[in-house]
Amino acid sequence: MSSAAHEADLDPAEAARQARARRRSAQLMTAAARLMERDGSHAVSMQALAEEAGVSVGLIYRYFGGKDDLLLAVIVNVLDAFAIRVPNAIAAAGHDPVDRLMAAFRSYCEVIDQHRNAAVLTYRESRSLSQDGRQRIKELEVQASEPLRALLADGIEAGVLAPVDVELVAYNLLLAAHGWALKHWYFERTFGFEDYVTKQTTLALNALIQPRYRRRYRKLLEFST
Amino acid sequence: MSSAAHEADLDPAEAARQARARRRSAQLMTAAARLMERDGSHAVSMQALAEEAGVSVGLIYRYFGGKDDLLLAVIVNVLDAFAIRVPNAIAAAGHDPVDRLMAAFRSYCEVIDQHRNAAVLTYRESRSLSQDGRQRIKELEVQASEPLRALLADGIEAGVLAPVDVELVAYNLLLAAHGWALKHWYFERTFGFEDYVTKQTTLALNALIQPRYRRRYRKLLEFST
Amino acid sequence: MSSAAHEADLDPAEAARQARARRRSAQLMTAAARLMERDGSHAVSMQALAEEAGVSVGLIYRYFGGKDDLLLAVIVNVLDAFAIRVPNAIAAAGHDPVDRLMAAFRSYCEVIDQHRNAAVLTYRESRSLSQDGRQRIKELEVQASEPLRALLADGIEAGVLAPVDVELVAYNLLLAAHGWALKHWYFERTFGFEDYVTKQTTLALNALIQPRYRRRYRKLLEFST
Amino acid sequence: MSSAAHEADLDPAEAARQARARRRSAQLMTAAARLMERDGSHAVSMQALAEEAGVSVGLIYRYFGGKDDLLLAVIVNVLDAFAIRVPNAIAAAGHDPVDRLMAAFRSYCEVIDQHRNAAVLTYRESRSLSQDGRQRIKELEVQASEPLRALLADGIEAGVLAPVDVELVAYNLLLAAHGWALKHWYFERTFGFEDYVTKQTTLALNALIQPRYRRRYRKLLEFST
DNA sequence: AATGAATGAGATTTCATTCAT
DNA sequence: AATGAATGAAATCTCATTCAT
Repeated sequence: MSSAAHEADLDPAEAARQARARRRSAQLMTAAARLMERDGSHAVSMQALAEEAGVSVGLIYRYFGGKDDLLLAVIVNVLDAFAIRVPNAIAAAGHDPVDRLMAAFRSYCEVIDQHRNAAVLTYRESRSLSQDGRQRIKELEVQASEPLRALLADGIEAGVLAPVDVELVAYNLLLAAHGWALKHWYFERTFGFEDYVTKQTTLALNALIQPRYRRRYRKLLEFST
Repeated sequence: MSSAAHEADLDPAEAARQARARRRSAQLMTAAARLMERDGSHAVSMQALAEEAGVSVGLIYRYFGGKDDLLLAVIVNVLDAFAIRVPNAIAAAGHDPVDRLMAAFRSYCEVIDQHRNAAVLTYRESRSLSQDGRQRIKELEVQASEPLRALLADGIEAGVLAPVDVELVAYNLLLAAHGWALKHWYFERTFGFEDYVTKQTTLALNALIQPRYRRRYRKLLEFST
Repeated sequence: MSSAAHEADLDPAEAARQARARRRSAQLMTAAARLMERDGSHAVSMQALAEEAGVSVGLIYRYFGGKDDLLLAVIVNVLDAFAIRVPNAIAAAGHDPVDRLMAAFRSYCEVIDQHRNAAVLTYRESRSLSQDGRQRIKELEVQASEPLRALLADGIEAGVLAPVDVELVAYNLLLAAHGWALKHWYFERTFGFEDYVTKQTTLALNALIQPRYRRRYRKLLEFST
Repeated sequence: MSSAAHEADLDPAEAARQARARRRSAQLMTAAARLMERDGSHAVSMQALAEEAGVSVGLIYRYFGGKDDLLLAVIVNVLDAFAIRVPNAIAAAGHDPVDRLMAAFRSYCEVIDQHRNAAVLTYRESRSLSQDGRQRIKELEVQASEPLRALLADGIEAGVLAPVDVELVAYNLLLAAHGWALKHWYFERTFGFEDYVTKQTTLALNALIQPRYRRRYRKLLEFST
């Protein structure tokens, strides 16, 4: 009956419950992303969602406030992945500004590839969200793209990159990363993920790297055939 | 009932009727594009649409088969504009491959700017369409992007452009053009349409033009500040 | 095309529409009152309501904002009837304070008898209403009972009635009037509406009339057997 | 399995268990009465009920068959209180018919005051009960009001009370008693429980007592100011 | 005895579509 | 050509009840 005993009792049980809750939550979000990407969030009924996830309709409402909330959670989940994965990738890339930029872009593409279903929802279903939800998404998007802007600014200041509009180029890179998800059905036939990232990187670097640095990064600027 | 009789009918009042019908149709499509862009096609009721257009619900069904049909018409309308305007712009641009490519890209952007509401629907609402509608859109999209691919191939063959993946670059340019509509609310504050087109063009040309041609197009390759 | 012509056009069509709308509204309220009284408002589905009224579910929502709104309308309808009928009855009753009081009470009972289904809803379903709706009901109830309080005060001032608590007695009289609806199923067997009103009136007057006026109103004070 | 064996089990721990069960039961009924009175029985979920009572949903089903059963139990509980308390109060009141009637009425009011939340449920939620439940309630109500009818008949036979309709007057008195709960929120401001009972009693006696007995009960017939 | 996650039937509400006027 | 009242299928969401722990 000591407080220590209580804590010992409480932790494992409570921990198990929370673990199960997280698993359920992920299970529901995955099912939602898959169906909503395929048919559009409005065309997916809660009934269909429940069936896909293998649970009852009512259970979804224990984990999410409703359909909109579930959609929001799916989208936020992707944006969270950016916030975690991209900085790590940059840190692991060393000190060369071009290497860091490449690592960042690749990381964006990887996250999108891993959340392909959910990634397109960001573009397509934003209008279905509540005002608050939309605001939250916007903030997370800005935050997620911050590393790109910082790296571009660094490269320009170092004289390696041309003095481009940082906002615009960051946006272009994000569009390119999302492009993998948006037209995945199309590119998949032509070339795989690696090809896509490499080719987009080559294009971007050709546009960005200052002429006097072209020799140093010669390898990265060659268009493969 | 002969075709002659029909033509005979056509002249006096039939022409006026058709003109009125065209006006109604455009009026409805404009209203639909505006509302659907703002709230998403699913959130817009036929009631609201009728109100926005200043007509009764019933009347919409005299001009369009239904809601899906109206959405499809709005989207097709944009794609038709590409098919008409882009080739004209290219033809007017002279013979230089870079000029022609720039003219084509600018033309894409202009069409999107003029149909800003409808343009985003292409991306966002494609999942709401019927199988047939989706197929038709896809074909029109391929057709609409054909000029870009042709011009890129020409430029590469002429040795002016680097041997890039034509499919990918064409896709990137289209994404950049659509980007104006997608993030219009954001870029509008930073810079206007002309800035957007110029900057995107400069970036693209820096990525595409072969080093040995950089001097000739020096002006086009400078990043404005 | 004159404004007069317009008015001529507008009035008959618009008047007809409004008349039809009023009829529909009444039809729906009657059906709602009947079913809600029988089973309780929560036990009545919109489906059942529509069937009872002989219309489709959707139509109810053209006339009422929803189930709560319909319930509120039914209740307000009764209270409006009090506001109209009771003052008329009093005015028609002459100058004698006792006659006026009797007429008022009878009028309350009549309204309740005519809206028997709806009348009980006032008591039973008030908790189902929105905060606003409840407030509105309360105000209308106070307003509806105002004549009773005024007549009691007059009678006391004139010395005809004993110096009772006006609030309490007014409340008792209203309870007695509602009592006809509440236990209608029971009293109907024992005695009819006329008996009920007469007996309640006799009881009330025996409690209220000052001893020195008992002779004048002797007839009214006798308990029938 | 004999009744003796049962009784043998009952003594040591069984008694404690039953006591605990009764406490739980009362705890649940009190919570139910409070919530159901406030929001209407339909607006109260079993979840909310469990929370209010500080137990889990599942536990409620160990003590009551379900929601309806719980509601029925709450109502029956009040009616049982009448059956116990009213006869006791009458017995303690002595032999004077007027004293006995007054004691009975006061007792009704006291029970209602003590079960104020539950008392209104009798009126408001009867329609939510099953056919059987409703029947049971009706019988208990008739039984609960029996003492009133008996006392009135006695008083009339003794010549103290006017020859009123016993059924009707008994009903009026019950209505007056319930009135305390129904409009408690209103009267509470004006006057307290004692005032309410006294004033209602005075009114009733003025209506009931035969003129030739008015002197004897003079005190009870004076309207306080 | 007690818990609370899970179920699924059923309720309210919306809205594309029709059709009499 | 134009209206808008009416329909009813389908969607979202709630909540009484069960049952494994």
